Amino acid sequence: MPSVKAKPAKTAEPRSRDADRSQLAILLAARDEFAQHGLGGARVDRIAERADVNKRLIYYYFTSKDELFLAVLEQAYADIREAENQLHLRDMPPAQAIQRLTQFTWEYYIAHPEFLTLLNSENLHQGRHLAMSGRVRDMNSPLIQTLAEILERGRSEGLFRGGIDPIQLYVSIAGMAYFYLSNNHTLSAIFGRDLMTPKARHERLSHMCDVILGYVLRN
Amino acid sequence: MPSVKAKPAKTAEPRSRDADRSQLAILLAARDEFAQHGLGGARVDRIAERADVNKRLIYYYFTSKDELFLAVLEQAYADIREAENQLHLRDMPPAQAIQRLTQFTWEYYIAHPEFLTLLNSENLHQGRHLAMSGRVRDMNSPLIQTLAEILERGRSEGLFRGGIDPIQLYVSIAGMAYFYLSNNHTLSAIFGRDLMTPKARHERLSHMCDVILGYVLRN
Amino acid sequence: MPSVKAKPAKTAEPRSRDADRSQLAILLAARDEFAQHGLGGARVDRIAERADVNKRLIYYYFTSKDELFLAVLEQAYADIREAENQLHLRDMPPAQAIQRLTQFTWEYYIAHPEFLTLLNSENLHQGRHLAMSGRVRDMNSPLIQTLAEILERGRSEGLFRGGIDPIQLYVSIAGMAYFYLSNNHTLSAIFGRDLMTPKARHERLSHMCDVILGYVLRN
Amino acid sequence: MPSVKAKPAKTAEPRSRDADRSQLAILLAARDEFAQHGLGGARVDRIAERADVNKRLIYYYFTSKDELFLAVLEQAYADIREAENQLHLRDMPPAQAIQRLTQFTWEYYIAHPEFLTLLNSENLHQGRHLAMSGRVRDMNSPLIQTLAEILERGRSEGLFRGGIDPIQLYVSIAGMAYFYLSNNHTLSAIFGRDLMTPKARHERLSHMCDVILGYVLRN
DNA sequence: CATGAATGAGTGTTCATTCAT
DNA sequence: AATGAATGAACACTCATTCAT
Repeated sequence: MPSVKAKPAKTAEPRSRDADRSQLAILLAARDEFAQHGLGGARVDRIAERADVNKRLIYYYFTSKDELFLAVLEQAYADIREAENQLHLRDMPPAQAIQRLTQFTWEYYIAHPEFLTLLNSENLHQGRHLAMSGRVRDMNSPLIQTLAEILERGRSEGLFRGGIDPIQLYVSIAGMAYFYLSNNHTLSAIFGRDLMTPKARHERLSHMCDVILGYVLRN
Repeated sequence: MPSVKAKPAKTAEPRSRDADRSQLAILLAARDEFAQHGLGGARVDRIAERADVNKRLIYYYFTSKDELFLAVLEQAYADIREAENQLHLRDMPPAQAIQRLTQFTWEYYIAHPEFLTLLNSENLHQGRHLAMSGRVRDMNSPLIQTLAEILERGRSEGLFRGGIDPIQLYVSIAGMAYFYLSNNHTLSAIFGRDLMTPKARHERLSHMCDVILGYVLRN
Repeated sequence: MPSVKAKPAKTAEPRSRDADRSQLAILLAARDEFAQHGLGGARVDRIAERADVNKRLIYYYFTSKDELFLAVLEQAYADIREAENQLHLRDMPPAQAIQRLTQFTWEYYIAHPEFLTLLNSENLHQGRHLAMSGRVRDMNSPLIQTLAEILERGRSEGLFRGGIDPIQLYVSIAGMAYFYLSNNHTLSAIFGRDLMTPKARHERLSHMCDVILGYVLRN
Repeated sequence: MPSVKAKPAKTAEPRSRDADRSQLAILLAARDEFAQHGLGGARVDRIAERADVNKRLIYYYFTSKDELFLAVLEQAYADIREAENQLHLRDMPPAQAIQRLTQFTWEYYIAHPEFLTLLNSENLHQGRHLAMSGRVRDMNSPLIQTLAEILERGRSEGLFRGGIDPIQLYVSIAGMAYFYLSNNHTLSAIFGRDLMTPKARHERLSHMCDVILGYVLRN
């Protein structure tokens, strides 16, 4: 069975002469650093340390901190899209599909907290990195198309109410999850209650499903 | 021998009005700067410029950048609480109160975009400023109490479903507004559609009310 | 007897709380550093060291390396103009005035080798600093005007030939001195002869006077 | 089976013509880069780009930036010497030879502005590259010898004044041209007059000839 | 109450150069 | 003969903060 990698599988590779590996290490380290400190608070030095590469190499491959941030952002979008594609919502009954999407969104955000802070950073900077991205169009989530189809199916089956904008619905699902998780610290402080206990998390998901289905379902 | 200082030597004043004026100017300037650039990206120099005061004065009154940030944060919470108190939701029929709250949240966030970014910054820093605040407890929104009463009233009148957690509901309302507005730039880029036109804003509020009332109302 | 300085003559001044002194120290240190290494080769760190001030202070007063260079350049021009003004060429007989100017130019360049390298740097950068200077116009050497008058006087007295452009003449005098001194190293290497011995210097000045007077004088 | 390589497989060639080509490309690119930015401001990366070769190749052939600069410098001297040799001043009447030399110097500097900046750079660095050159001696311009002969011929014919040092004369001719051209930017700024118009250039050459011949010729 | 002067520790970025093939 | 990957030392410039009055 042949290796998938294009690179010849040399025995005993020199530890650090691997362009792909270096690039990936930088990307992952940068993702974590940007997620933890935001774009402004992230330190290129720290990224180099995390990735265990020479700082200069970051510039060799990514030109600047901003371009590195963009690369991280694009990767983050590529990742969530990939995960969405694995859901196969089209193969489910409409109500189940909506519930599955809600659950997925919730769980993906929990598993990938960096996604939330990366988006926050990009929005703080008014989306100027994404605006310069050649790959933004590819990010146009096909999920919206899928969601539209599910809503239409639900409606024609008499289950769902009509006139639901899939984008509005998607933003609502995401928003309910996002706000709770992204603002967890301030909310916990103000309400004086830990929002991240397993129980609290379970209740949140449950609530979200109730709200979304309560809205979508006829009656 | 009279004082050389230009400032009028008022006889009995609670220790200079200039002090208050400078302090307020700094606070407002800081709010804008932090909102625009985040905590990490904000520059003390720029705040001094915006407030038209000597940079040293900022330290004189607020000790450090972090304490200034906290002061801004506390002010932001005080402001929204003040606004919430003006709503008099208790005086309305339950369904109307819920709708009014939804609308208020939406409109307040639009009128005070700085509130969103300030919260984002604080959460990026894991709520550590709020944690040091002596006034957090005061921020425990009485709105939750009010909301609980409204929900109970609606339930006892047979209008609302039972078992609704007011905190969950509040977070959902806020989240649907917050996410749309705070992530406006990335969402607009990805969906290729301007989410901030008057029409789009109107539709969003309408959708939010539908979702929330669809959930709250029995049937 | 009152102090000329505007600043009150405090006894026991704190060693380093003197804005003027710091600024001047920076300017002098920068002049030497730029002269020695050129604009590109000059190091801000080294300037700070030479001036014995904190590096940050350089930016505090001069904003950037380029603006500092401009300040140095402007000072250099101000200095030579000041020296030219002391010559009182107008009070001399024409031939003597020309000779005096030649000698002055020669000696000023020798005493101020930094002037030559500063000009070389500025010209390497195509005069872009001077182009941004608000004070360029003030640098329009009144010497040219004086020279024109001297030439006219000499001509009307029947001593000088007519039709001499004072700018051309000035550039020739300066050029003969400048090239010899500025390119001293390459010339010495190529001709295999030290051009900077007292004797060689004396001969050069003598030659220059011969050439210039040989040209200017009728016959 | 023929070689795939585009390069013709010459049988007996002194080890590849590509090598020479790359070396020359580097040399020319370096000359332009050094001329434009000076030694300190020149970038090895940019030279590689200009020459369209891998940066590493520059080190392969020239060892270091400084040695490359020296190579460029030596080439520049070789070039001007070659051009001087084409003048055949010896075959002309003395006065014409002097005039021809003046004109040649002027025109060569205009056609080769890089020569001026290269020399400036080398002198800024106190001639330390040339000092290390094994070929400096070859640069000892035979022109000086020629010039001496011309001056002697002119003197013995009763045309020229005696006692003229050919080196002094050469430096004066070169200096009058060099200063005008090399310092063109600062001079233009200060005199507020474009020194590089065709008319201005013509006048300069004319003036130079007047000065030099006015000096050299008896009377 | 207010401020101009000053600073140590960093900040993203650059540069000539070397490594390994 | 040629090259993509990698690096240490710098570099211009910045920042929150303190000094001294």
